[in-house]
Amino acid sequence: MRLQEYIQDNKQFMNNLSTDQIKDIPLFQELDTQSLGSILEYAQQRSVSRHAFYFHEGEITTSLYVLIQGRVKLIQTTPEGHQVVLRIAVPGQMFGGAFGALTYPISAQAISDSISLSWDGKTMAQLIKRYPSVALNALKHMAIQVQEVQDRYRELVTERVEQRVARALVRLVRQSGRKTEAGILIDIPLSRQDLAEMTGTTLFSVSRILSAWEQQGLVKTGREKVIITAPHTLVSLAEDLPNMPTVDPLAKPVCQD
Amino acid sequence: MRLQEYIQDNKQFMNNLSTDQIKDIPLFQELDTQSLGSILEYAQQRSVSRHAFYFHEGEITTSLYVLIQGRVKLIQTTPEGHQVVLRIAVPGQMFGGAFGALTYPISAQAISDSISLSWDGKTMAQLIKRYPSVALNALKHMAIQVQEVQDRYRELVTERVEQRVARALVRLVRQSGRKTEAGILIDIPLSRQDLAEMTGTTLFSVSRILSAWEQQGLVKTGREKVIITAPHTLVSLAEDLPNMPTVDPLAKPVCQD
DNA sequence: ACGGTTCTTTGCGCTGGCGCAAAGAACCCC
DNA sequence: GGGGTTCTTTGCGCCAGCGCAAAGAACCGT
Repeated sequence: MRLQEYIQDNKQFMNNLSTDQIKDIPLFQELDTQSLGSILEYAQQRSVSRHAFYFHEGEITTSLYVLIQGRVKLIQTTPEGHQVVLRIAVPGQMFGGAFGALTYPISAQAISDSISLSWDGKTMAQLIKRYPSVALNALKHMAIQVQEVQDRYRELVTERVEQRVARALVRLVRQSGRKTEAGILIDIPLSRQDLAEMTGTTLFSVSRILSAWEQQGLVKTGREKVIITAPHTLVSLAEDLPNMPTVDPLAKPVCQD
Repeated sequence: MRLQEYIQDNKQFMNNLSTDQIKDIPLFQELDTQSLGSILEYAQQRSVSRHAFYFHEGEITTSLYVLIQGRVKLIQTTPEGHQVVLRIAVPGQMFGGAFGALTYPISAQAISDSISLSWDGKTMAQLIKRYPSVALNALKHMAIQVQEVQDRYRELVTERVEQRVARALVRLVRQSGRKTEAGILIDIPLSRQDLAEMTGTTLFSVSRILSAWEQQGLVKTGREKVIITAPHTLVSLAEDLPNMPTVDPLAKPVCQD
């Protein structure tokens, strides 16, 4: 199979990449193996280790990245130093080079040691012209991005802090959850501060909420670690469902906590 | 000129459209007149009058729209009925048919009588394949969308209500401001409720803030009407500058259409 | 083991802005 | 012009969540 050959032929370059990792990238769906191989020839590989940055907000845009391994935190920082986490990219997702933007509107920081492929803007524009599927895939990705940010915007306006933290945890479980005997572990280093920046609140509020949940037996927490022991209940907190599904749903006052 | 001919030939169909309106649409930049004409042949025209909807959140996605005339409010509604305004589209912008999404993630309501062109998803996908410039333009547009909603997300987290209202007004001035002798009028019907939904607060808070500003002589307000009399000061409120600078660095384009 | 660093918890005080109610003002349509 | 509707203002009470401080806990390098 040609793709595999390509990757093997470029071992010194694509050393950590597997065929499957490449083939499953959403941006490259609907492409035949040959086209994919051709696109990969233009790719640069870049490894960024934990805490280091791919780029900073305001720097001149150079590249579009596709994350292959690890986790990358996409953040904005206010002049006063307040940080806001916009999303956490997982393997397969693209980030960076917002098409046409002169400077990066956000910063990208590796949460864990990471590997990405990248293409500079000009190259990517040509690839898009040559392979229209790439354009459609990119558009689909962007549409999902817009929708997700919009959803989080709405949550910020309409939901309480506790609910937003629950939602953030549920998302993280879906993205980076790993089953352990103690419960579902969120498999990235995750401080209270991080959770606060993801939910638009403060470290203190998150700490209080997690403490309360721990007392209720919903989670087990540690330093930069969260294990969800009652995912079901957490989801109903996130969705603001009537708390206990065991009792009769009759005459249940909605807003009470 | 061919485009003009086309529009004239299709008068019954493109009755309200001028050549310039079409040529300036960002989605169709970099296209030669012939291609543009060809794309327009596939377009449907749709008029939606004030308060009516193009589509509702959750409906099956059918079309991608490009607004030609009027203003369209893009909103989300929570199960409890709380509304959130995500953005207000102005002529030239696209909305709707998020590429690949099965259902509309938002609702689109005309603020004033409006006209749009539309293409169904399949047609648009084909056009994108045939005219790669369209893909790049669409990507650029989506990138801007992501960035703008991210910015507003950050504002929501880091800024006070007053500052956010100031920002919203500044944006509206840029988008829909019209010079009058009383000051810069925001040329769309704009209730306190609308402003609240645009800034993630309540009608009451907006009312109080506008009242205070009116006393300070920054604005003049009326029923669903805001006139900015001291744009300079409003900008410094929006940017949270210590005090109003003495120079006039604004010089922002006040568009009228 | 030790000292320093980073992360977390918890108590306490406080306030920005929400929620509601009720009245007032502008508008619309018979 | 009158009656209804919609939009706006304003007073008052109140509390979710912030801010800070200070102490505790986990981790790290040497």
